[in-house]
Amino acid sequence: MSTKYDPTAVEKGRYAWWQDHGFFKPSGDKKAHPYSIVIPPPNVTGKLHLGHAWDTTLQDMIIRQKRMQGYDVLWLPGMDHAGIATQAKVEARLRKQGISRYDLGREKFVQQVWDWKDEYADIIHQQWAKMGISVDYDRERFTLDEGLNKAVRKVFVDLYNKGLIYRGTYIINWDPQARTALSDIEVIHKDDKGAFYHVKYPFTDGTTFNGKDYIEIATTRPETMFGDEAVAVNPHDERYKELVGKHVRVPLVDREIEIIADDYVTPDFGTGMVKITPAHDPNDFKVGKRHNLPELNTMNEDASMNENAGKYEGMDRFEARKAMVQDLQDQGYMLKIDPIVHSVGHSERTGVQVEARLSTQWFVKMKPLAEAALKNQKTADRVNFIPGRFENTFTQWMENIHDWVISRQLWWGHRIPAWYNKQTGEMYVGMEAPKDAENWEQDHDVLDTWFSSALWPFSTMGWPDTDAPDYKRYFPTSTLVTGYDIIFFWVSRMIFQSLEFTGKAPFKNVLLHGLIRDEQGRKMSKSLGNGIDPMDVIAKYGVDALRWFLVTGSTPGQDIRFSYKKMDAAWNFINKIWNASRYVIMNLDGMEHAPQLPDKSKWDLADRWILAKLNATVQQVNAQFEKFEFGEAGRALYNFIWNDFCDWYIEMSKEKLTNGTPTEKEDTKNILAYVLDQTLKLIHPIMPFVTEKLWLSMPHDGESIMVSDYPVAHAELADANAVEQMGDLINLIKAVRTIRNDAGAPLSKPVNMLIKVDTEALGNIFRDNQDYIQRFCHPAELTIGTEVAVPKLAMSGILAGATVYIPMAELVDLDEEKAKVQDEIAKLQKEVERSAKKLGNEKFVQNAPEKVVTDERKKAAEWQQKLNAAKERLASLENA
RNA sequence: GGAGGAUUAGCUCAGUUGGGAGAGCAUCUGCCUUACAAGCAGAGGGUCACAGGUUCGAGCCCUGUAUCCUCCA
Repeated sequence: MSTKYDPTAVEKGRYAWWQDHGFFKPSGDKKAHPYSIVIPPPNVTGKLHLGHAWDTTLQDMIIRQKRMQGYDVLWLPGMDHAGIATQAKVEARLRKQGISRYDLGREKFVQQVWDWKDEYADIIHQQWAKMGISVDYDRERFTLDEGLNKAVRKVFVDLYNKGLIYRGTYIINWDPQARTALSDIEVIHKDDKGAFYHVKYPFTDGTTFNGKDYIEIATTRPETMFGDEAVAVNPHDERYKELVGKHVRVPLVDREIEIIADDYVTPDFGTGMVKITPAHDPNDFKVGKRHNLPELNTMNEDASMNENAGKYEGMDRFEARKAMVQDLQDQGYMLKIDPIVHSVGHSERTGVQVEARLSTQWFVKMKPLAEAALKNQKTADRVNFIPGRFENTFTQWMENIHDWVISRQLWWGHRIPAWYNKQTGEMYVGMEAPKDAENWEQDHDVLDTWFSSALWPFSTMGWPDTDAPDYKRYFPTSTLVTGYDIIFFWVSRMIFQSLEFTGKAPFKNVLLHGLIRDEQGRKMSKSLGNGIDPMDVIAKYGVDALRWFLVTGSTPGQDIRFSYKKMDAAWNFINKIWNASRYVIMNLDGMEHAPQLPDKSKWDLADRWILAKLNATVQQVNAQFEKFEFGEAGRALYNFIWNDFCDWYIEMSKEKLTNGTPTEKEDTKNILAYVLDQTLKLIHPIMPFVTEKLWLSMPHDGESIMVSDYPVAHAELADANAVEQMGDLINLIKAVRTIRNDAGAPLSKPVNMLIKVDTEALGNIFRDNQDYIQRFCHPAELTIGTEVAVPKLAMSGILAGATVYIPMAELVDLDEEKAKVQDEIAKLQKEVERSAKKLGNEKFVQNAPEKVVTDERKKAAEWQQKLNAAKERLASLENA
């Protein structure tokens, strides 16, 4: 074995080996409980990033542990066609060649997208393999699969028939680059610099107001003036009451419009008068409906001005704004321009400014579905959000839900199952085209990607065939793991669709994690160029180190900062495990079978202690995994492996392996191997590769650690006495080390050691463990007793129930030693007082739990005893 | 405007039913001790953002304030 952990060598070939052995497949054991997870399908738009690595690592950990615990585990992989995102990528690639999708036509373009999908699915598969995720590839799904398409059509048709899907003409968010509708949550609001343009709208009937023959309208979007159909004021606004019903002329447009009264207007915002442009603003649209205003669209699909915009026709919206502002100024209509910063919607995908556009689209009527989802949270079938606070996010969104625009004017996606009669225009919605297909034309639009993703937990299991074996066995799924950023997009929608169509919540738990940020805490993004490719990290540190970092780097729901320093620390830990294992394995010559614990009667203090510590760790790790507190589980493992096993037990084992009897040697080897075996199994879900390699390198039963039994706690291993006594021994050794360090006396320098104990019981513990004291402290002479002749010139360490002296006449600076003891007395004095005060408080003794009080009494006694010893020590120094 | 998160050692972060403040990295000192020098041993370092409150007892619970971040409108 190499002296350093080499991830490349460790990982080589292992994934394929696991796969070939079929370990990723469900056991199918009917006696076992099923445990299932569906992967959040990554988009086929590109490679996986660190966020995916995090997401899949969490799932893999859960899955690997459950598999080892004997559950019949299914982890179902798959990918998402990601309609608008993938189409945008392919269009961008074509654009470089000077080709537009319209040049190719729908069929050829879609073929290009499929090619793209194949290319990136390959890359994603390779990345999954690198990450070591134990998914069942035989069940892999794609959101555009035939089976999933059937589910999509079924859901669409059923919702339509129930009146929960409708088609209508409304204002929607429009992406003028992708030329498609967007749902509300696909619009990102960002603060942008803009301006309030104050424009004169002259009266046409000779009215004057405040001595002026015009009113002042402030707008941020002068280019929409061609669609102005009214000016509105608040009906309760006393200032403008007399103006209602008057007419003004829209400058540059020469259309006469009426001043109307509507509650929508906020009197104290701006001038308290707003222009109403029903076809270009959602609020204005509603006002327009109330007042029967025309809806005049003045833009094309690409946000250039259309034929209703007069001489500005053909100009881009922003060009038109510029030109119109200039003309308004030239013609004296512009009163002033106030620069402002305001919130402007941008397309989540293309980044361009979104237009409010009047168009005919398909919608899901959300209210009833949302209500059912909210209601379900009050039943036993509720979804358990982890951390719980995210349920509020879900609830609030569901309570304020708007109807969901599901049609997209794209070519890549599930085509809407609606047909229009070429002659009559009649509409038909159904699973299949009408029989006389030649007379019908299918809707050109496709569905929002999330419409199909929302069905993922059951559509992948064979639904709508409710007799499908996987659906019956593994649905509802156990846990969903995803980022908190897609609670709206995905989690919520899965919940309401699943409730509507299967009658059950799609998963019992949803574990939400945060985002990965860079070292400075910034989001990783292409534009900043601060993204980190997980494959680079894996190449350098190994995937186990990356997984360790991801697991222990943050708490549930919190973001995490990536840094190479943290990766160094992760690597170091694995290197520690590697070397500890190397030590154990090197000493196991001749051992052929999986380690067996020797008879309890043969355990010495160190053995009892390490087994008790191991047992506590097993208990802790199991409990924390159950609560999805993987960071805490990791810390428990880290402390046990490094601070207990490596720092103490391995070092102590050297004593018996060199100086012990043959039986002692054999027993020690078995305990070392047992502890290592259990530890590797415990940590396997987090670091699958290195644990597999090490486990196979030691005596073992079974083919692979990943299908071995996960450790369970054994009550008979707990041993409070051993923990306490070993604590005494450790404190003694540490005190001596401190003295030796302070005195500049390395282990190679022989010194005498005297231990004055308060009780013979403690003295016997030290006597029983003299070999260890010898090994760790190297005393030339060791004296232990309740009465020891305290040397005059010595350094001392005060322990609970004992004081250790090291006589070093030539090294002791009497004044320094006195000062040290005085410091200690001061410290102890404070503790004694604190404790006494607490115990002197009747209310504390009455109200605090009994254990807290007895513990405090114990501590008080210990502090007092230490204080006495320190005072005694000082007195003897004064007399020296 | 509404909701949520963060604020703990120089830095990055833990701290799970309230019961004497922790880790990693960094710093200082000493060690190549035969698993590991990317290691070992030892040490220093914090008014737990601030102000109130509840409690015998608050990093933790309640109220308010400040700063930063995210989401929604």
